[in-house]
Amino acid sequence: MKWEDLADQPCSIARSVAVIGDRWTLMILRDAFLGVRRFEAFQSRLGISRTIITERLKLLVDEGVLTKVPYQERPVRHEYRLTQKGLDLHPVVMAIVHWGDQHYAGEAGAPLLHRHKACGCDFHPVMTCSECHAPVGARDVETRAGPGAG
Amino acid sequence: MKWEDLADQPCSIARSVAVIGDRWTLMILRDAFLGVRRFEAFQSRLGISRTIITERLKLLVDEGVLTKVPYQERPVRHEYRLTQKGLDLHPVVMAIVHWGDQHYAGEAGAPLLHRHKACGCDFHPVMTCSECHAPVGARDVETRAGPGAG
DNA sequence: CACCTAAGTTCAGTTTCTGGACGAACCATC
DNA sequence: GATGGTTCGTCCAGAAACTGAACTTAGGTG
Repeated sequence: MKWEDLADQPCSIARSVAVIGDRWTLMILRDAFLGVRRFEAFQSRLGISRTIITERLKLLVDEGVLTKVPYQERPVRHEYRLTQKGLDLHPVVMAIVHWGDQHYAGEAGAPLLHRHKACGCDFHPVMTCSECHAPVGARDVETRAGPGAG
Repeated sequence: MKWEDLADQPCSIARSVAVIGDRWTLMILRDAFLGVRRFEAFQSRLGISRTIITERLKLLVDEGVLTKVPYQERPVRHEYRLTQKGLDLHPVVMAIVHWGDQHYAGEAGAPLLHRHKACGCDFHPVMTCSECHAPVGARDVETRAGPGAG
C-alpha cells in the first residue's frame, strides 16, 4: 500500500492519517493551535525545508483544515487559519499532548499547561462516552463493523 | 530540524510525534487496538514493505508501547501486544477515528462503530475537563508555559 | 524429500526530503 | 534610483527513506 491509497480505505483512521498523519503536518497543526499563522513563522519555528512547509500547508488548505486569508494587499500576503474542520482536531492534539505529558515529561513536569476558561483550572483531557458521560478506557470499548464498512 | 531532534524538544506533542507520528506507525497502532498481534498479520493487512513493519515494530517495542511476547517455542515466535503505555494511546486513536467519522464518512456512515461496554450504547468520544467534567472545545482552552518549559 | 509457515534480513531501484540558492512583488532608507 | 529588507514562495542536487522481491532461519507436514 502507498500513502495516497490510505484515503480510499474504509477506515476513518486511514482517511485521517492520509491528511494529518505525518510528523511535519502534526507539528504545523500544533503551531496553528498555538496561534501561528504565517508561512515564515511556521518555517522558522520548525526549522525545516521551505518546500515541505509549502507542500504541507497546501495539503491542509486543500483538505479544508486551514484556510488562506489575505491580511494585506500590495503585495498580497496570506495567513493560514484553522477552519472549523481544523478546530475539530483539537481533541486529537490534546490527546497527543496528554500522552506526551504522561510518558515523556521529565522531572520538571509538563512543558505546557492548559487552563479551562470555563472553570479556571489547569486540566488534562478526559475521554468520556457521549451517551452515559462516564470516562472510557481502552478495555471498555467493543468495536464492530458500521454502515460504512467495505 | 530532523525527525530525531523532535524527541528532544520541550514539547509533549513533538516528543509524542517522534514516536507515533508517521503514517505507518499510526496504522500499526490502529491494527494493534483491533487485536492484531503478529508480524505477518500487520504486514498483510497493511500491504507495505516488511522492512518498514520490522523497523516500526522495533521502535514501538523500544519505546515501550508494544511488548514482544513469545507465543510458542521451537521455533520461538513472538507476538506484539500493547503495554499500558500503548493502551494510554486509546484516546489519541479514538480522537482520530472520531475526526475521520465527522469529516470523511460517506453517506453510508462510519466504517466502524464503538460500543461502550458499561452502558451498552454506540458512542463517540467527548473530551472533557478533568476538573469540572464539562466538555471542552478548542476555544475554551488557554495555554501557558508549564514547569517543564525550556 | 519437497513444500509450508512465521518472522525477519538484504539489496538495487525509486520516491521523498533536505539545505541552500534564487525569484517575485513590494517598502524603506539614503 | 541603488541598496537592502520582508514575505511567500520555487528550483535543484544530494541525502535519506521506502519499495518489492528474493533470501534466511528454524522448524512442521505429508
